[in-house]
Amino acid sequence: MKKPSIKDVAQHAGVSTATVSNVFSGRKPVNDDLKDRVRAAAEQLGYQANRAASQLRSQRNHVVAVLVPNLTDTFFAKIISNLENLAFSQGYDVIVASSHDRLDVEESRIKALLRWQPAGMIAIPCSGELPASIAALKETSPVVMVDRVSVEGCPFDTVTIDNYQSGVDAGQFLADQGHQKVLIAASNLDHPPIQNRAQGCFDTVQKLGGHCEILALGSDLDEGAKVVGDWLDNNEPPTAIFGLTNVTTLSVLTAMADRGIRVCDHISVVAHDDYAWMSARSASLTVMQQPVDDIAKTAWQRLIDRIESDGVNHAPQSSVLEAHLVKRKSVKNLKGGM
Amino acid sequence: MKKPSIKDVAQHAGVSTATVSNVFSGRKPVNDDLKDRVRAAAEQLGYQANRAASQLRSQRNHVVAVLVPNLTDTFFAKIISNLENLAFSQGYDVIVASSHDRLDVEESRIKALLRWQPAGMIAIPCSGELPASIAALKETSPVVMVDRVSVEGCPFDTVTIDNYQSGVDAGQFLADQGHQKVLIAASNLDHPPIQNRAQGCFDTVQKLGGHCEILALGSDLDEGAKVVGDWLDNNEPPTAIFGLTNVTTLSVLTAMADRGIRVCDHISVVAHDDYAWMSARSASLTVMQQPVDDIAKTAWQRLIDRIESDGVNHAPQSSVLEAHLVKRKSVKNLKGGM
DNA sequence: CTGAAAGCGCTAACAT
DNA sequence: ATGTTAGCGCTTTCAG
Repeated sequence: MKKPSIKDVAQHAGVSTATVSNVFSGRKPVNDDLKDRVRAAAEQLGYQANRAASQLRSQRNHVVAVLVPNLTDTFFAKIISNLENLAFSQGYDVIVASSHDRLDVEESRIKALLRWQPAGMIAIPCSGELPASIAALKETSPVVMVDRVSVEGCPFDTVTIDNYQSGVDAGQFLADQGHQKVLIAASNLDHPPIQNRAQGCFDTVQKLGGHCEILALGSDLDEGAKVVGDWLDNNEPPTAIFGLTNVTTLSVLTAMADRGIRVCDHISVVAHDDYAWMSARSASLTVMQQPVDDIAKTAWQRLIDRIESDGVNHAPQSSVLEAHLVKRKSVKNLKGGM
Repeated sequence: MKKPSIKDVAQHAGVSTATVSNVFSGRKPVNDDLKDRVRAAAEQLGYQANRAASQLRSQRNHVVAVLVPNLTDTFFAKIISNLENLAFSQGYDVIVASSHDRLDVEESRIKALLRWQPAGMIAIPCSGELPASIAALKETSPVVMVDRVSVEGCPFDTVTIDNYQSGVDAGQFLADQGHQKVLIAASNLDHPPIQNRAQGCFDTVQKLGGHCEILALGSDLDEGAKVVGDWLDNNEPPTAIFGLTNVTTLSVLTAMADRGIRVCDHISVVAHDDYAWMSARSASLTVMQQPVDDIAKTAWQRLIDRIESDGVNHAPQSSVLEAHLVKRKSVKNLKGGM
């Protein structure tokens, strides 16, 4: 059974196709009785407007492409989830692709996204480098780059958090609690946010007279756990560990659990980003919490502004939001009390 | 700057548009020299075929719609991630929508998905009920229903796990370890998988002479934690708790942590579904692990079979996969040894 | 193997 | 306010 077209609906309702179109698009006024007839006919036939045809004709496409490194990381999932809501409430559709953290996949996913002729794109690249297919959009199509971006020199709008400051805050807090030996568990120092978080914490702890070491764990949980574990087996234990991502934190906790090292009691832990599981522990984790909802909202707003200001092409803006410290129970106070 | 069309490429290469089309679609052979000319022209102009136009004309759409209750639940995210890979490797695109676990949103998201004229749909509904807009697809479009489905009477292919059996296995294991008083932390008993898991465990524990109680926590983590907490405050503690979902397990662990109740030591815990965080604890969680990759693979295969066997409409098939027990360290052996 | 021309379902411009 | 008609960019006949 073929799908009903606008013609079928028009015929059924005894009106022209243009009228049907106007009823659904709302671009021109239609009398109420006709509207009702059209709606009834559409309902009865199970009519769904064909996007392809409407897009082709109108040269407008209320679709925004979203690229993320990974769907299974709740941080990105939350951003997408927010974007989806925002988009939907404003009559846009969102199409999503994930690069699975691989540069080659990234390129091909971007190309696939672009074939939909989206009105714009929100991209979290998998490395700090601007993917070539996105760079090519400069004069063509609005783009907002989010999270894993080097803000300086990016030809597009950017939305990031102040990752250096976030590292500073974590380092400051640890130092305040008397921690002088801090291990930073980084994933991949090629990612600008990671690099900056690490640097911020490192600089701060050093400046305050402590000692800081940065360990790169990669992006695999088990391998990361092994790296941390080996390090722990071969070094003086730190008093605190700063986990820079969800996965690195999991690696750290795994390595600690394997060795019977207790969080807070033996080694304090600060995590970056706040996941539900971090609170559901006897020593709930102190974290640097990113304003996920704001990141999504800001990115969306930037993009929509560009799309709707159609043509007027002012200089790229960078929005920098702040992470903030949420104190829980995974950091021991080494000074005086406790 | 307008995007180049197939005409521009044709002109540039000195061939007809049909030839350009054939070069890219590969549906008809083209001489090598022409092919090269066309490719070069396309490259130079930055030509990207317009899907809308091609879909409209060919009436073929290599797009599959995917509906999930929630993007931020890693279980669903993993399924999507798998589907995306499978789709991509077979020349399909996937478009995703989330119902945010709300029936009204679900309906409107389904309608939005259908406007893409997808070749088929994979849906995880938010309740056990078949959404009306999906039911209407019966004669029109292939559909595979996954996870939260009552298999009996579903007019479409289904892919589920044997949730009752999963409950039985968990109950059996707990009973084997000497647990006679088990609390089942369910989310929402309207979801068929939850109902079945709970029932399987309940029946088994009872049959083996133990006592079992089912507590519905809803889908909110904090509210769930409150419900469990209240229950714990007002009842004889169970020897074990079976958490039926990621969120219920988090609620349980939160309530326990708040009360200084230690996993395994004081109360044993079995979780359903396996998330990375479940292992990164001093008492890593024993879980009923779902074969996520297989679920996705099976659903995809069913759908593609339907899409490509175009028309031949055999009876709905239901694929039932098995969850399996992964023993870790959250269950205490109450019998003899330990 | 290649080109010319028709037409997919819709909307924009124009006519009524 | 509604109808008529052309054409968006592509693929598909159908000729050559």
